[in-house]
Amino acid sequence: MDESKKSYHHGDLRKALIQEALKVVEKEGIEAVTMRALGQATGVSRTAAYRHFENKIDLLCAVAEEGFIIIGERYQNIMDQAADDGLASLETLGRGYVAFAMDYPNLFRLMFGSELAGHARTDALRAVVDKSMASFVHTVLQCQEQGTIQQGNPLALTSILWAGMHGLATLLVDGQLQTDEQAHGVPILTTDKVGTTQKNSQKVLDLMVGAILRGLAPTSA
Amino acid sequence: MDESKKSYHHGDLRKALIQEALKVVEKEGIEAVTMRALGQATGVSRTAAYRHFENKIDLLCAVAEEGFIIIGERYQNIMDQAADDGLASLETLGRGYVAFAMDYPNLFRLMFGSELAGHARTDALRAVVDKSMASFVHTVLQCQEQGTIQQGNPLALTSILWAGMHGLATLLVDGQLQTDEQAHGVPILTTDKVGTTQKNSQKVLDLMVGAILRGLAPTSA
DNA sequence: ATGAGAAGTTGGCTTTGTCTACTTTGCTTG
DNA sequence: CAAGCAAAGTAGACAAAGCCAACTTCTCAT
Repeated sequence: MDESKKSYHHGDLRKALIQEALKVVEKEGIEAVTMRALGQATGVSRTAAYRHFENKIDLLCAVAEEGFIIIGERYQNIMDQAADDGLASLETLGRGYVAFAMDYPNLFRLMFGSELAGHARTDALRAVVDKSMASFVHTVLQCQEQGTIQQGNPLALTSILWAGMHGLATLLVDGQLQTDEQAHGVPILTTDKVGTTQKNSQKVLDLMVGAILRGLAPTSA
Repeated sequence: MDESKKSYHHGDLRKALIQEALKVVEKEGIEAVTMRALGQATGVSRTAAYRHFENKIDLLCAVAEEGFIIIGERYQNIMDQAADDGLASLETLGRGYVAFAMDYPNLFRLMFGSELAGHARTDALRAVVDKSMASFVHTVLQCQEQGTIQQGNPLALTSILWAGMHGLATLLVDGQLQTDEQAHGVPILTTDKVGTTQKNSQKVLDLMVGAILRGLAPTSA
């Protein structure tokens, strides 16, 4: 089982292809992923990938899957700590969602963008998606028990929370939330650049988390 | 200026191409748009489009622009009515955003998806985006004056509102909010299919609008 | 009327996904 | 241990699609 065996058969081409694709997605964008280049980068021929994936979509599904696994691990870590305060966990989960998007913008795009939407997803992909969502649902339930979130269908409430975070993440990743200096003289939000920028997006994130959690709080009256 | 002049020169190819592309986007998806087919459908040759658009991205930008014009018109209609109650307007705007996404799912994807993200947007596109956003900002300001929304940077608050609606719209359009019968026995939300489905997504929309507006309400204490 | 430039055409190049038929290799089974 | 079979990999080819270049046809302003 030598690592450097350059024989006819690659050790684990499937995994190698996914890793390479993952790298390309983040560094050069989803569009830059080509079956041929993937083959070349992993030292095999252009069509070798077809022995492991039905087609390109199938391969991209596997890459997206990897993304959900990463998210899932992050969520697991969050759940492992501070298991007593549900609301705090929920806030951390929400922030973690946006943080993931900022850490892996292109991967995030792949996971939720229109490249895969419409196409039939792999069962494996569906599974990891459900698994990562489970943390949210579980924590919402916990909050309901602790009376920090209103009663009602926990899945619906989770959807609200998810949608809010997802919207913010999406707009941030796509650079659609920008400085509106030209419009009102008030810099508000921007993904690109640095410094104050970072602070601004952080501020909007704070606002968002606060608003959503306040919006889902028990109706006091 | 006869309509049926099949001469060498097309009347207004640029507009015809955009309209055709718009049709294809909605009926067959963004991927189905090809320069060649567009030419054929409008009765010109494969490369005629390049006399009016630098490249495919440029053309798609023009299509997206059309989408923002439609949204802008809808917003204008909303603003024209019920101009006195800011909060009601805001709610209607939010619902209108999601409604638009459901009415033109593929166009919505084009407008906000990753096809155009990253690529330089046309100035014209940027302009209509800003214009459509202005309705939101204006209404948020109105609400702040009427004391129905908390004080603070109106652009930031608008971002929150927008992000919430955008997240919901995105997830709905991509069919990512589904019945989770398998997970918890409680059907929650689904885009596909009919009937109860529609009701469910309506219910989540209600929840979302309520939660966001409550979350942005003035801090009573 | 005329010539410049806009609008449109054909041919061709390149990239990329993917099919088909072939080869190589490792593992299993008699 | 030989035989062979299936898995893994390869080369060739084809079609779709973006887009460049060189050419043609019109329209319109001077």
